[in-house]
Amino acid sequence: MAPPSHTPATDAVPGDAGVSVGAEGAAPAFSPLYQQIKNLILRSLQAGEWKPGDMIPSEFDLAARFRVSQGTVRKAIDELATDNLLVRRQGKGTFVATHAEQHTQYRFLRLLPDVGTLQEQGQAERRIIECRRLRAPAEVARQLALRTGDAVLQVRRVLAFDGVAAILEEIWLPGGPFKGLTVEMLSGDKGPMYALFEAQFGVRMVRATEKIKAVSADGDAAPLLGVPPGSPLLSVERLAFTYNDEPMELRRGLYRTETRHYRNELS
Amino acid sequence: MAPPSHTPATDAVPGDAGVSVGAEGAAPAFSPLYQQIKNLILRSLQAGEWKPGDMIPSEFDLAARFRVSQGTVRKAIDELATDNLLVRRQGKGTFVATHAEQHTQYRFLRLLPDVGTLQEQGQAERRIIECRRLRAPAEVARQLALRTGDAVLQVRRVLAFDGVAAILEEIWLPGGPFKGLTVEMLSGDKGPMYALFEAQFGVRMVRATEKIKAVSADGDAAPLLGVPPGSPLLSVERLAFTYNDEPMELRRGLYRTETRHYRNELS
DNA sequence: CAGTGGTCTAGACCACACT
DNA sequence: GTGTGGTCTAGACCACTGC
Repeated sequence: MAPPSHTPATDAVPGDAGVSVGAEGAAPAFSPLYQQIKNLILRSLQAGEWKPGDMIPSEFDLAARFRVSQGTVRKAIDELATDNLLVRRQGKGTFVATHAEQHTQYRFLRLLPDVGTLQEQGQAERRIIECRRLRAPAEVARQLALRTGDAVLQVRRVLAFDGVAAILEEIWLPGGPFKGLTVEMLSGDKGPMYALFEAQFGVRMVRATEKIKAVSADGDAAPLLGVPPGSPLLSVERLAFTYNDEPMELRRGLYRTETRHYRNELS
Repeated sequence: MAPPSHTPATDAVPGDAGVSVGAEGAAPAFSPLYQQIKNLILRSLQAGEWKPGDMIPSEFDLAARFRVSQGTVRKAIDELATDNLLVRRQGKGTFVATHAEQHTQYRFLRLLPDVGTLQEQGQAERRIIECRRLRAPAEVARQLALRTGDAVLQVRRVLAFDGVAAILEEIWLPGGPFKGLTVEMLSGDKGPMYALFEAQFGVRMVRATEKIKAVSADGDAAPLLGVPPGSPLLSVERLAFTYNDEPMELRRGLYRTETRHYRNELS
């Protein structure tokens, strides 16, 4: 077959138009073929060629389309699967990951009960406290890669388990991608918030970073969480990203941890 | 070459003695060849055939030894490398991971300064408060998979950055594997504690789980950390495991988070 | 049965490090 | 140059799913 110094064919241009292997003058910028394929697939995902839940073409089809071997496509898909962007199902196909059927109810929530086997402590009850459109404060704008004063949405809500408030959250979303989000959509919805984002706004959260601190409940939070002012709370500031590391959500949570804990796996 | 329904040769027995593919009567228990190879390599690591920092045999050598193809060995090593048990270095070889040269000073510590680029806030100063041998309390025994009353070591210490106390830790170690650990070894040592464990006791920590809560500083912790009683602190309970998911260390830490935060990456 | 992902092989060549 | 890991290929066969 073709020698390794090779250019994957894009769909439109079967000849050779894609990124090349070690071509540019200055930087050698060698990038393995499977990486280039991974990027091509990623671009199709971003462009919406395959929507969440869809089956993507088989490895052989993609190999033919990109004019590489099946093994190379396989390695590209392998990485996308470990990044949780694709899901392989033996005998069926490879699918675009989705929050909808991904019944790990809360994608990024790491709060678990100290005792009791499952998160099956009943569904969390959600109470929206506030949902408004405003201009981004400087710090929020910085983290969401906006300019200070750009339109943002702010949602505040309380999550309760078994009738006991456990989490107070303040969520900031960029106004552009989430134009049209209303309090009705949030309160009427029964699934995870990220499933709503995906279905209604085409925004899929891919990864997130969190900064965790211990703080004291202030006069605002204490009554909402039903704890005395000064009680220790876990402050969790989460920045969630969509494809291409674009920040898309800033979430500031206060967690009660008397009977729950934040679980983390290190390796 | 040989057909896929195949048995990897162990070193000692070139014929066929290892785990077989789908042999046992009841459970089909199909396990891919590369998984079996992975387990064989893992066994060699546990047995100490290759010590931390050593180079292991080349992929071709291992392929010959196990009578499989180089690609199969490669896939086994790939997984061990992503588990941080092995480290590949192109052009040089594959090495057993070690804490010694692994200059990420603190293997599992996720506490970072809020401002300031690096963890280069100067070396942490360590002050041992206590180091004693005692009988395991029930809860400690349970987590370390010992029996209540078994011998354990308890170490309490304070970590300070730039002269300011930041972390109060209580460390529990099983008495057996850590027989001979003295306060002199801990205080005289300048490297990470896990490097000491590895060098002196042959105990390598492979992964860990953490349970995080927000708590109030009590009368014991407050003066040691230099904060008023009742101040919010991050409580981090870490259980660290060696090969084979054997628990080997229980660490209960209290972190000050006024100017630092616990960082986590979610995906 | 056909179609999909999953495993395994054998051999080629590239990139990197040491000597 | 030699030896190592890294990439890529082509083809075989296995395991699972659903028609």
